[in-house]
Amino acid sequence: MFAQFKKYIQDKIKITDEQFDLISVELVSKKIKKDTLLLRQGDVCSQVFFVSKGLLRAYTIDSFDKEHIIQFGPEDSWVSDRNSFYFNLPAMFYVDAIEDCEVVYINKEFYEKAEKIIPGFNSFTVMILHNSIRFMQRRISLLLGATAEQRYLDFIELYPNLTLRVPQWMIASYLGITPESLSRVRKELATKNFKPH
Amino acid sequence: MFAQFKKYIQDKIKITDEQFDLISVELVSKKIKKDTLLLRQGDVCSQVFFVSKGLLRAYTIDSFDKEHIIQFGPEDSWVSDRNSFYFNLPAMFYVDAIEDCEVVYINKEFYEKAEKIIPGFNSFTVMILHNSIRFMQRRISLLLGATAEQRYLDFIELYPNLTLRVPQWMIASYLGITPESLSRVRKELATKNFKPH
DNA sequence: GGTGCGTATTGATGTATGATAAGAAATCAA
DNA sequence: TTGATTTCTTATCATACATCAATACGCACC
Repeated sequence: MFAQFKKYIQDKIKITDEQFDLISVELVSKKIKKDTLLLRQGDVCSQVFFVSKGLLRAYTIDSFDKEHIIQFGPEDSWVSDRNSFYFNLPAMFYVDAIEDCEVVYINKEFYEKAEKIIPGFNSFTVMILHNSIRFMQRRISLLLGATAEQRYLDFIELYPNLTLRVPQWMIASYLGITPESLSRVRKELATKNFKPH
Repeated sequence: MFAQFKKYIQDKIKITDEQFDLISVELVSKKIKKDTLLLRQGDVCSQVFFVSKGLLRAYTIDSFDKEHIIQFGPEDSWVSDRNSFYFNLPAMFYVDAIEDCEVVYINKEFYEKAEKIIPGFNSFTVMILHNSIRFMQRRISLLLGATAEQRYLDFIELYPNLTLRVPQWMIASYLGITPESLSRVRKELATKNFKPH
């Protein structure tokens, strides 16, 4: 049930099977149908999602009712509004499923228990947070300084397999441009003889 | 020497004076002249900077040689390329001083020692990281979905006192627009009878 | 096989912001 | 105080991307 999660975590930190059994009591794994909403903007986000199968997305809706995708969450990734989760504040994001998923719901009790039982678990958390920071740093840099084309190329590099799994209008939303613009960027690249694969 | 830093940290976490003395051995406080470079893009960032006085900035330079300000660091704030610091990777950012500063240089040994000596210090680190994530989340949302004017208003709200301390071209750089555009935005707002203070 | 609905493309046109340039204002240095 | 340098404003023109609209494509569903 938590096989994928267990594998992921044991790959990064030393945890015995017994320790894992102890903390996994707090975990819930759910099968999520495509299009299911897991978190609503304004609600307090009371768990972190680990995607063991499928694809989640986190997005905002702005004052013009437009969606903006903050993050894609394919297999082995973490999705959450961490600010909301940690500080118990209203979430800025929606989270829903782009594909049928298997998602591990991780609550605060899990973290507390894990920190008690497993030496160095806190360091693991710190590492995960730094990973998240890395992605956000890069995103901000690109949004400030790169053209739509550069951002698209970066996206392909970062998520090579997602370009096939995700509809283009969502990629456009992630890049901060319209689907029409993305279509033009792709056409441009095609004439330059660029091949994504 | 570390009075400001000590005050800041004791305000957030229980640390005795004795404990602080023990860990402060690893700290260095420096007076930094305006315009001094503290971190260069491409170098590995080997410390986190705590600003006890003055104002730092972190910025990138893009492929067109343009600067983009990632973060302002006024008193009581943390400035670093955390990705570089944590993973020992080349830094994406430059960091320099906008004003004469007093800066506490915090290295990895400090963190290691503090984690050993002070129970819960790791939680403090996690809190600081979440703060950083909050700012970045907000930044990304705004860059994706808000107009230059909206972003400027948000900036004023977030850093009310910085609007006076920082030259406008830097604010423009932070917002991701040109100084000329910011000038226009301000003119627009003035006609709408908006007053920053 | 048709009918619909979401998705992608393409074209015409609009707009926010960028680029360039010049002058005014502020700041700094001698 | 004066001159030099930086910063801010204003104007004109350029451009990347948005908007709107039409069409084509794909795929599910009856």
